[in-house]
Amino acid sequence: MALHDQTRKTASGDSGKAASGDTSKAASGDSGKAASGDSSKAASGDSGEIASRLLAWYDAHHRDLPWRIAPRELARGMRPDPYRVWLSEVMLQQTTVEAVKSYFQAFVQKWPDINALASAQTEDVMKAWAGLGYYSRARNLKACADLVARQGGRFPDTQAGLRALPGIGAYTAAAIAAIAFDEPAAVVDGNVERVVSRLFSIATPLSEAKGDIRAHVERVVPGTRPGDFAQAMMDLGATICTPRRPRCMLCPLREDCSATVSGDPERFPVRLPKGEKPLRRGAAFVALRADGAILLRKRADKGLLGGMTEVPTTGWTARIDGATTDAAAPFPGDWRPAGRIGHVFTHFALELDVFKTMRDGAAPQGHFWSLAHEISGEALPTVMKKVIEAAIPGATKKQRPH
DNA sequence: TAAGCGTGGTG
DNA sequence: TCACCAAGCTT
Repeated sequence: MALHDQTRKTASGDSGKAASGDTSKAASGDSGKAASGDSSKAASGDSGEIASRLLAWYDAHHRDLPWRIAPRELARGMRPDPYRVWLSEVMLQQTTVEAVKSYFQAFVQKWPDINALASAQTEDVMKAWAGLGYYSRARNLKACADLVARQGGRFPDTQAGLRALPGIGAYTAAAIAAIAFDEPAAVVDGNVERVVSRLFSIATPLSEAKGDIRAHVERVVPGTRPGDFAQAMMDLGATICTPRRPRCMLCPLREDCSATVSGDPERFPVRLPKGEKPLRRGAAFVALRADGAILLRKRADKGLLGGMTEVPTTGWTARIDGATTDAAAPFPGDWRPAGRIGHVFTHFALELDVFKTMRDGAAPQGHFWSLAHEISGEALPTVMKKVIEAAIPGATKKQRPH
């Protein structure tokens, strides 16, 4: 029953005929009351006008994305597949569209629907997620799939129902409800926060302004095409109302925008300065077997890089000295320096001195040998690929099995 | 409430 | 180069 976009139509040539009809209807219908009630001095037009202008712009300029149904397909009655909407939204949390595309394609090819994903091994999901970051998302994704599949294989079709699922917060619940189920939900992500804070020149720091921003969005969201409206806001934020150097001349809302009139839209949103990022240090140990296998182990399920695979390392606050290094090595041996790698996480920077040695025989307790042709498929986070590459260049690229 | 949680692109 | 920050969630 759930259809999805297999046609990949481009935006060019999209007349937007059916869509523009919906647009005007939405403008006059849904938000008339709020708009006439309090006329914000910042907005020149009423809230219906904002939705109308934005949807018309979206009809002409929307991005064509693998998980998206184009406006003209929606007008023909095609509906998004909630599974694909959910999967894409979780992947897109704090993650760029470009980074998500290939992962999304790989996931839907491996696991085309919720039941397929529920039947998968968590370990395989972690492997497929490796490199995308924020790995608790992958764990929650699998937990969510299990739950939904157990409850009949259909996602809840309301914001409240969706919000109760693991890995689905306020934003994602609203986005799925609007896009997949046509609920006029207020979808507020980083793009929307930026667009709205500029529209109304909100000068309070973003952390305090979130309620205000949400209220503005609730006033503007149209009763029809709420999914397109949400995606239009995000497309506008991603392509026009960008964090730096916004393209205000191309913006369909420039006449509504207080920050544009003031001449310095980049001033918004106002963010509090961030604290310093501490530097942590440690050592990592790459044990190489004669046949090219590498010694690995699995990290704890929770916390940093939870559930992912790593090479043995010291703790990441340890001083680099002989004692701590030797004590943390997976076995005593002739560990030779093999370079140093740097990596920046969200809240600290890391420098790891890499050591390397040759080793044969059984893997120590809690460790395992990964064959040369299997390494690229392991659930290795990027920082660990850097470590292995430093010791054995090319080892994490696809190796020919022989 | 604020901190913890990845990675890659960008100006 | 490097600081900023992206379709946030959890605890």
